[in-house]
Amino acid sequence: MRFETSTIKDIAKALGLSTSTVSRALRDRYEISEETKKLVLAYAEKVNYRANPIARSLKERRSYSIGIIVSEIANNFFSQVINGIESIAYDRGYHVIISQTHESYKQEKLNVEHLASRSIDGLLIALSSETQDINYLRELYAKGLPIVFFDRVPEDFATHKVIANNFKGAFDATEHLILSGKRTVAHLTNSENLSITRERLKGYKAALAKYHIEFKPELVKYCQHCGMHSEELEQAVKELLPYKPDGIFISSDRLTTGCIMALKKTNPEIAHKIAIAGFTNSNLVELFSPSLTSVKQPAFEMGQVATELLISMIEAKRPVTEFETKILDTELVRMQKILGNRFL
Amino acid sequence: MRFETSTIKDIAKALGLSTSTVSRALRDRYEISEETKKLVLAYAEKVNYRANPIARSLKERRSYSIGIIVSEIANNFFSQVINGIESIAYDRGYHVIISQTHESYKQEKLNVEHLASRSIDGLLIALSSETQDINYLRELYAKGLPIVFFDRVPEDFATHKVIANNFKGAFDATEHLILSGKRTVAHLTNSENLSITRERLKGYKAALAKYHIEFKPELVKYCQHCGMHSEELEQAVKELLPYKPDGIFISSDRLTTGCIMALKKTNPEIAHKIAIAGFTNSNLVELFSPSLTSVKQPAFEMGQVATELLISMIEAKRPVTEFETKILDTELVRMQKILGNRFL
DNA sequence: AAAAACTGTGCAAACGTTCCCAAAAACGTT
DNA sequence: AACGTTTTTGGGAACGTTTGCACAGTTTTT
Repeated sequence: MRFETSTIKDIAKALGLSTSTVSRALRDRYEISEETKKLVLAYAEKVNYRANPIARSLKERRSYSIGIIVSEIANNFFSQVINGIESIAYDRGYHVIISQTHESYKQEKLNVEHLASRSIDGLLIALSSETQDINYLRELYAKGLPIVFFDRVPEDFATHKVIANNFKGAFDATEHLILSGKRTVAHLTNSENLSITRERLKGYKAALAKYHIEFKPELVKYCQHCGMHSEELEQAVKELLPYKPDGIFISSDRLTTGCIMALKKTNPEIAHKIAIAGFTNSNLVELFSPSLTSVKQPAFEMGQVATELLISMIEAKRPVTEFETKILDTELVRMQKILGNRFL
Repeated sequence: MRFETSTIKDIAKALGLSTSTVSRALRDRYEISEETKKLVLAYAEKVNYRANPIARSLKERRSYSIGIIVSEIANNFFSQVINGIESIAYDRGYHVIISQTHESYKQEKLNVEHLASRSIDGLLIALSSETQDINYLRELYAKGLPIVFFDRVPEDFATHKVIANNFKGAFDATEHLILSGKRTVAHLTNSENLSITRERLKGYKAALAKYHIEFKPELVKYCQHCGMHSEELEQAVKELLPYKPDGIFISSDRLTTGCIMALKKTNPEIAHKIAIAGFTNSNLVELFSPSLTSVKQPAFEMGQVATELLISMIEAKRPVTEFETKILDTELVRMQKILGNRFL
């Protein structure tokens, strides 16, 4: 059961021209008479000709497709990034292939290699929380695959990167908690492997320092699985409670929602007494109970910027050697501004 | 800047064989001596040979890719369906290309045609709420493109379909509201174009009938944009309130969350007095305030089943003429079971 | 009026596969 | 040793494009 369309050959035959002439007319390049061009275009329109992208790809040795690696599409931050990526990619004639790691290094490597073997023209990637060894990416990069990192980026990889201002976002959230009177502000965060974890920790520390609050390591809990394993998260929350935090700054989308759930499940009586400020791009945050202050990342824009950088690398005539790290500002959405808190 | 790999030709040259022999050894088909095969495989392994999928696609006239059309990936129901699709597709050697309609017919048509021109081997689609004319799909189908519908399906299109038991889900949710003492149960739903809207309305009516409650058309409100336009949704909620509903059965994920938001925004004083039961696959439902009873669809499984059906069509030797409509059961997750309601 | 330059077109190769067909090699039978 | 049969291999076309090169026809230059 196959699906047939007309080809350049069919058009050439029907019009008594050569395939090269037809190709030229269609691509609108090289010298060709206005007349023939019109003739060809009219006929192509009539038979609803669609160039076969596979043949084109084979000839041009590129696929006009971009690979995307994220941990989870069922995560608002990443789905917004993907929307940003698509908005640029489709305009520029690329389509995207999305792969999920579910925070597994093994899965990430498998997916990247699968995409590379599918001859993608470039890769946009946010590393999984497990990832420590990125040599497989270096190899692909060395072979000529353009790569742009976003959100979770490695430190020592010379290519374009796009991140949020994690330091400032963390600082703002922590400061907000302090300014609303909290003195024991804990920090719940992701795997130490991740760049975002380190940067956000710095922001947290800086805010404490500004208000002369001592930094206590025992108030910082890491979740290796980024909230994918609820037991791990519950354990972390449980370990935090004996220190009686009155505020928690949480470092990621999934941890933020997961932590509120864990609190409600294990310690409902204190859940609404602890103020929470966390990174999250969930658009449902207004419905949450207990409510929280959220740090929103410019996810859509991050996707756009990363895609523009990637396409510039793909289409560069000569190897790119100057790389940028773009840092986008986060936005603090304060609890007070969120509707519905009167219910608490 | 291009990215090079070894080809069958390189292997043939290096080993002093012909490309046909190498191809045969690699594909493990046709007669070939054990010895040569081993030799070729060992060498291929050594140089890390990866068949060029584009060349293969051109030759075999298929791309090993499946197109997916959904309204929004930032919707838990759809992202779970996509996970189900991927779980099967990757196992069977296909990759997937995801497109979003954002509930626009124009966008849907554009995306489908773009995918078709990218030579996908088959299409999995949940129609947009605006879609009324599916002739463009009929044309593609007639040309030989296998199509399987899921969730939002057309009535008069002879192909495989996979849906949830919308009637029963709606019945259960409405019955639940009635059994918890509600007597004025309104119904907030999607565009009338959608199959799911009609089926869920029937379930709602059946539950009312069972308990001898009169059906009142004014208690049913349709949202053409499925909650994508918050003004429309707010307007619908506003129009419902004068009838003093004590319960609302809501027909979709986005409407459910949107309605709670609208209630909290416009009528906070009554928001928590109205019981809500709605279709939603959000995993954050436990955090919501006011809380709600939810009808969960087996989204992951729906994706799996749809993909299996699609691949069976793609790989069928002869045109398929017997079609199935698979109906999967929903699950009612009652408010009482949800943690955290003690906060209300 | 011849030479030079330009314009429009066609031929054919190439991209990396798969697979039909034929040729060659290996083996068995008389 | 000659033949037939089977197994293994190679040649080459095809998938649908793009594009360098050559060539014919036209226009411009000298």
